Amino acid sequence: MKKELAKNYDHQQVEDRIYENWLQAGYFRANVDHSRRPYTIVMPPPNVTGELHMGHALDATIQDILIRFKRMQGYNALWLPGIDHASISTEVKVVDKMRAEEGLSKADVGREGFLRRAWDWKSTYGSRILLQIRKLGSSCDWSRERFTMDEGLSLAVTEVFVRLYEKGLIYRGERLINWCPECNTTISDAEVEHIDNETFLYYLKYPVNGSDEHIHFATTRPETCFADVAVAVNPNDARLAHLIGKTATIPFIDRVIPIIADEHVDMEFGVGALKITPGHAPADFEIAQRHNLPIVNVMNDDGTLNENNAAFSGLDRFEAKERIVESFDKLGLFTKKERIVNAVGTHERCNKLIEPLIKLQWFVKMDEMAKPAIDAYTSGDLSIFPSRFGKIYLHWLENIRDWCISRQLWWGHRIPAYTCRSCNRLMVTRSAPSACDKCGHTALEQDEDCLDTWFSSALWPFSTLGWPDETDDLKYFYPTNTLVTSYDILFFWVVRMVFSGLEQMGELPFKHVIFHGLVRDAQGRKMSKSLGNGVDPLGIIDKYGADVLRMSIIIGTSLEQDTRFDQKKVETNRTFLNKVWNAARFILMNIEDDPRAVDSSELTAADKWIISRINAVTAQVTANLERYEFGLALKDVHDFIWDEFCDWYIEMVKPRLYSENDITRPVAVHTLQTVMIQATKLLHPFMPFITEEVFQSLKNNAEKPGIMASDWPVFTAERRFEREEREVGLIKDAVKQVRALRLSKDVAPGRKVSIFVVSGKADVRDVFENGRAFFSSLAGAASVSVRPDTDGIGEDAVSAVIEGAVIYIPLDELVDREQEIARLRAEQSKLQAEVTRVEKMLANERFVAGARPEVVEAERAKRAKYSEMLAKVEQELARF
RNA sequence: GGGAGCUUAGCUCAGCUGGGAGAGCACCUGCCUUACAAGCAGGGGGUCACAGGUUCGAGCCCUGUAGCUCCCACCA
Repeated sequence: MKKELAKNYDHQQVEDRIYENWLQAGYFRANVDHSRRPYTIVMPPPNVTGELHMGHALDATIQDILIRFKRMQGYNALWLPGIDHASISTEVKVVDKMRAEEGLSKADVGREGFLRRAWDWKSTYGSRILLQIRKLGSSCDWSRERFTMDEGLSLAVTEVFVRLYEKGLIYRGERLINWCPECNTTISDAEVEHIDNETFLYYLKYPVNGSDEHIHFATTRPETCFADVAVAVNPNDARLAHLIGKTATIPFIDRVIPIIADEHVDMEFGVGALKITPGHAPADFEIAQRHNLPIVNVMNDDGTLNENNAAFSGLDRFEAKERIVESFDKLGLFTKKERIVNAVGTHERCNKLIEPLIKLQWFVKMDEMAKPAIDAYTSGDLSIFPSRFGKIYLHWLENIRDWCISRQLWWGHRIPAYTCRSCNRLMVTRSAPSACDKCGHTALEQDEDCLDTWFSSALWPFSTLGWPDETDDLKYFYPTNTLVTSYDILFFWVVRMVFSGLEQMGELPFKHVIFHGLVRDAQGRKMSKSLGNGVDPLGIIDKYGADVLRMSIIIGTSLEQDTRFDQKKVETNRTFLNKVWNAARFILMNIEDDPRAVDSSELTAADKWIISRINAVTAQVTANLERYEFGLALKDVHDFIWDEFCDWYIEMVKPRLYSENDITRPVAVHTLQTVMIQATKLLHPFMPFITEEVFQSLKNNAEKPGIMASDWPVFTAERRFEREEREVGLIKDAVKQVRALRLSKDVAPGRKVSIFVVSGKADVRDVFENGRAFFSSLAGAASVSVRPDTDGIGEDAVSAVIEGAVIYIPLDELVDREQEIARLRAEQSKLQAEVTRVEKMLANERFVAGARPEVVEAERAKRAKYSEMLAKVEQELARF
């Protein structure tokens, strides 16, 4: 029974069915098997609150390409999926929902009530995005799905916290932290986004004690004046040197503060004096430490001024700014204000201004842990693609500061620290202690705070494999091979996984890091909710299929650049699916019910040519995948299938297929089938669904039951046929020349012409004799005469020169002498230019001596070829 | 303030270790040729941002300039 395919490929009735089959067959599962080498990728866990967007689609597609490629190469490939609890994002969403639906706040429901609602949220939305990722065709091992707040992973978090605390790498201390008054929590430096802010620079002054003078200074933050503990000037500043050592008084609160000297002060800026506000500015904090100055806090957590602000207490920070300046002005202590643009810190999540505040928080000490992470990269153990991100990685680590990990949130891993109510002893333990280990008191209080989400994500490559238990999975699959992610979480995640893996496992979490760019809209803008320019991957999948989506974000792109996503590209790319589909359909139509066995000795030149080509393309695709050049690899397969296989090979074999008696028909069908299957395998990592469907219809019994179980094709020297590549290349040249001639002469496409191939070379004549059938068909010839001379070819023939031969087409009335001469002249000058160029190069001794031998040889071959062709063209010219 | 990337056809972008400028889209011409009109055949179109340099030879390497984009940053 002959199989048949529908005329058009319909992804709708293919993709879900195939995915289900794969799941059933267990192709995605990876289990410890010491007879095979593992290849592991852990999926960057999407947020539990997330919806699939183009960034995820690109991320997952690249990972799936790698996993499928490696799986076919015989690796025991594990792609481990999971979800991140996304502490702050989720908490905010749950809070919003609670307020909207129940009219309740966190305070109303309390910690437990809140967490119950958050877990409900998680169970509702938790796996939604992973279900969406399945629609892409992602071949993850779903039996291993993990969540960062799973019991096991939480255990890992506590274990790491305790270990680091015991080693002194986690500490609690009062430091200046970034406070988000909007989200009511501290955030890490990495979460602060600096943006340019247009504001005013205010010129204020404090009276200097024991003199009539004032000390002027410029500030953008008058609202923190009552937190000032000094005014600093540059020690080299002659204008102000006489004030150093004196004191000034802050009005309204009458605090006496010293005027100090510090190199940090920029003499050029403002009036060359800087108010020192260690409680509210990082730079000032450091200066204050250098000079042993006290710290004053004037702000509440909600951004209002606290009781240290005399009459201004209780005002919001923005209102206070204006009011304080007005009051200074009334005292004659305000001179002017001018417009200025300066960088301010905002919270990257809510975009609100962050407030530097002094708070008692938990920190990870970074200097010691950064070193091994730096070494891992500089020693070459860790490779980063594209390489320029390596420099960014290094720079960040070399300038890293301690990581503030405590958050004033409830959704997350609670800090395993307990304080004795009686003696205030602080204990950090794996499980809640029943009594104080110092005074024995049993009234203990656990720290209220949660850990930064990234603290648990940092452990992802090993916590998901069972750590802290020494599981077989962990021993076998760790370290993972490749991490694929977007460059915008280099600092948040990648760096932290590296130092965490090195610290806890003593081994890098992965060997290669691949950063891909952002997916932008057709105009190159970042896709964002506020712009409303996001493209929904699910919509694209629904309309065009996952294969087309995958293709559209991979082809013609490289890791180096952000990529633009244009719907028009999708429309174009779907035609490729149709091409693949129809090629398969064509082959199926020609497969005999009961084909006879064919022998490789039956292969014609055309067959050997296409076999040689797929062989070469196999090597190319493999090499490009291995260097993470996904766009090039896909282009390789795409071009092979469309240009070489469909446009040339299929057309070449048609005469053999259509003639029942052609003894080379079976070998043509066999070649069509095997080459197409091989191309399908090469295409599979990129476009898994259609390739499986095509494979299923084309495969014979020698093939594995599914393409996913198939072996990745390999290049072999035996299937390289250089001579046939040359020969078929020659015929292709002739065909192109004839087609161009026909069109330029307005020969009706249906009209068959007589073609003469004239060559004095017996081997060239042999090539055309052997390829006569397909040459004739491709060129639209009524007859092809291959001969050593021009005898019998009339004056009325147009001609074209190819390497080693001249093609003549007698066209009677269509031949225009003038036109022919013009055409040949153009050809002549083109060839002449080439010959001149090559001869000049070869005449240059330094080129012949200096260039690589194969390059020189290639130029010599060109000289011979073009000279010969030039002579022929001139000979043709002489005819007219 | 420091650093990175980009600038190639009208548009979007490839171009591997330096060796005769490419693709897709768009445009023009001709074709409903029995796998595919979501197709086939043919064609036009580029001082590879600019200026120097290295080299027998530069889109590719070096230096500088300009424009655009991004990252980092304790300029108050």
